[in-house]
Amino acid sequence: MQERAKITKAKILETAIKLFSESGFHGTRVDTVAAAAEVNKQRIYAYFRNKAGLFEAALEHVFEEVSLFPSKTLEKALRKPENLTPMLLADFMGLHDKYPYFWRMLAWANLNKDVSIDSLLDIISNQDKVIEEAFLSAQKKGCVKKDISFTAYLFNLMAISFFYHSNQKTLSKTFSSEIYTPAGREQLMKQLISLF
Amino acid sequence: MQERAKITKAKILETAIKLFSESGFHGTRVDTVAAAAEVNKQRIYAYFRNKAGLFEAALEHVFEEVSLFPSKTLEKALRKPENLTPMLLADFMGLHDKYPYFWRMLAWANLNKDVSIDSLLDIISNQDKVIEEAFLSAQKKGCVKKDISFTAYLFNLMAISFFYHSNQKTLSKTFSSEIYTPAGREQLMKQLISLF
Amino acid sequence: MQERAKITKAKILETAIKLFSESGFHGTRVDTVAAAAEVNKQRIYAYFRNKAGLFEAALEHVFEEVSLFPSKTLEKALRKPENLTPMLLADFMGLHDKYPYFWRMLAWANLNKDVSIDSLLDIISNQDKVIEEAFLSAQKKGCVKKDISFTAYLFNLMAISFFYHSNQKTLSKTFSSEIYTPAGREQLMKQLISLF
Amino acid sequence: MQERAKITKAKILETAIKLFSESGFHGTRVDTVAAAAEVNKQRIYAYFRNKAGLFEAALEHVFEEVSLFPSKTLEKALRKPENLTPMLLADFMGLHDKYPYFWRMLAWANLNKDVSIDSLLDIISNQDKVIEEAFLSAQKKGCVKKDISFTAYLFNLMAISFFYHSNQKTLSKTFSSEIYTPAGREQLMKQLISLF
DNA sequence: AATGAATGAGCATTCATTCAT
DNA sequence: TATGAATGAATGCTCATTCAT
Repeated sequence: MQERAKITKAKILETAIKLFSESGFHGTRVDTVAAAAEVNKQRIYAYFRNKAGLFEAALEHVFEEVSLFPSKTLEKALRKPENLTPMLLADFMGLHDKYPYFWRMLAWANLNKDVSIDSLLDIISNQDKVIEEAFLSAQKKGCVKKDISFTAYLFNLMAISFFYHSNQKTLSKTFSSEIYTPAGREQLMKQLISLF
Repeated sequence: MQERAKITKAKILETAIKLFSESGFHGTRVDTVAAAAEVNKQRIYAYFRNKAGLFEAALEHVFEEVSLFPSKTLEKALRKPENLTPMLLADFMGLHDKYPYFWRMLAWANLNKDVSIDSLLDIISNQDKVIEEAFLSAQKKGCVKKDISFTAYLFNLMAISFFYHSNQKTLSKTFSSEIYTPAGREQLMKQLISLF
Repeated sequence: MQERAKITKAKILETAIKLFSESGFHGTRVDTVAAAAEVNKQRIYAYFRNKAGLFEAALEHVFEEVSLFPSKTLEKALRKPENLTPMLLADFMGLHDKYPYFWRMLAWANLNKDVSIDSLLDIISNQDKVIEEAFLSAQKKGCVKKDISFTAYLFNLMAISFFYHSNQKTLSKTFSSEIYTPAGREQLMKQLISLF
Repeated sequence: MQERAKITKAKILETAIKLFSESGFHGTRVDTVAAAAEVNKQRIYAYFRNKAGLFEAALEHVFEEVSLFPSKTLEKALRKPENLTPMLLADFMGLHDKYPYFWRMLAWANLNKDVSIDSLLDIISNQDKVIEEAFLSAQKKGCVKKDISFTAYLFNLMAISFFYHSNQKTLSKTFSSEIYTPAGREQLMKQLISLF
């Protein structure tokens, strides 16, 4: 593939991620992607076969980017194990703050029955092992409750950050709008951290 | 409104909930709803104004039904406060099990920027007060950690059950498929309950 | 037909004339007529058979009303024959001013190939004879040019008033907007009258 | 725009003029235009945005064509000023005979409140100045009545030819069918010419 | 006589995708 | 590689008309 083609492809992908994450598969038009990427529509079909292919590529790309999310957190946590939970939670929350494409694409993918996620299999799992080590070390040192497994631990942290972001619209109206103020959010997090 | 009309409207609404929750707003066709409900398409527009109106009505209906979700849990919890957390979590999890329309509609509504949720404002909030009483009582009796607020408590329980269900597709592949076996699920819940 | 029915029918007809003259046959909806007349749609079909029947009835009614347009003009003209032309032209212009339904329905009917106007045959023609008498009398007295027939005379007066009203939108933009000011209009009419 | 596209666009426009002038805006279907032009429906939207845009383009095109209507009349009239009126009237009448789209589109545009005619502003007006010169010259030479302005003069000629054509359907039935025979028409015109 | 409910064909418009250059 | 032109199957929505009470 030529250099020019790579640039075109990258532009398409970037735009697709933005638009798909905003409006989902059915809410996004191929024409819109082409126009927003300032690319001829036909290029999309040349590089990604069809709309579904483009979505899949966008999904994969987002997962890959998240995998690379720099968690220096862990290094620090190994030195200060008592800070593992707050650091990890802050990390997850921050990921969703800075990279909202992720949870949105995740949510769309989970909802859409036509979307296959087979290609995502290996992307995430690797990273978890590093976190697990840190967790076990911290637990051994008494910085995390003893009777909880790593799975449950991570599950809850992920649940908190995902739920917080993905349900903002309804939660802020039906549950409590306070938790979406900076102060309210901090307090909520503190209390949740104290559980572990 | 005549009896016949009521039946027609109800048929439409029921079908709309099913289809919208499955495929979302943009993934669902008005024709499909009409056909599945065995109703003339025009009736949808007569009763719900347009597709958006139908979606909103479906969303509202789902929220109302969930509001009515029978939680005898609470009565029992008042007598056995040490069981509040497991009972409540089981309740939430069970709600999502039995009534998957709810979290799906919730998720679609949160993702779709065009969907207005103003009509949901009052529906949910009432019920929370009853739960709060039970929570405070249990906390006083030492059955729940002291340094956690009701908001954080409820938030976490809701996050757990929502995340568990809404991310099944991706979680089971990238995280841990065990937690979706009956045994794995029970163990996960036990450990999470132990946090509070 | 009962009294109530007559009222209903009259309400429908009145509304139909208003709406058809505004928007034409294809631009007017049966539902709109029913709603504006505050009448059940089915009544329209009961009294006028269908949309085409309603239009025809509206057309006829308008023609009948115009036929009845009070032209005391003529009586006066018989006494002051030198005023026949200004009076007649003022009459025609005034008719269109006060009763715009007429020229609009006339225009729609002329444009629409589906509209039959057979029923209008006898409505208008009678009145012309009275005017003709006045014309001949005035011509004999030298108040109107000798070398013009009644047909041409009347044709021109009708053409002037119809064209003035029916092409206001385009004329005022492409030809001269002055002629639609009160002063401009008066001057135009004076000059045209002087032709005869 | 490619050659192919130009042809397609021209085919659409031509067909649109024919159909819109026949049946008006609301009486013409986009599908019908596409079918009659033997063109894919989508092309209409690609080139004219929507139905209203197509109508506007058709209107504009008709006005432009009429603007170009060859009036060698004027050259002749400058040499034989006594013939200005008959030549001009014959010109106008002939225009409507040969190009009936014009008065029909004009009539539809005037009736339909939704149709914008802003784009017509400059098209027509230029030509009038040439006619005005000829008129003034003829008037100076005593070939046209002295006490009539150019505006009134032109207005009346236009009114005659427009009214004659646009109300044929009703006039021939309610007024006088004779004037639509060749002989009757000629006589009518002669008499009207004699007015000026 | 009057009305709310229902219908099916139709309507303007858009979509994902392919063709031709 | 890149692009404008073209397509046919939808897609949300409306219409004139009829049914049932």
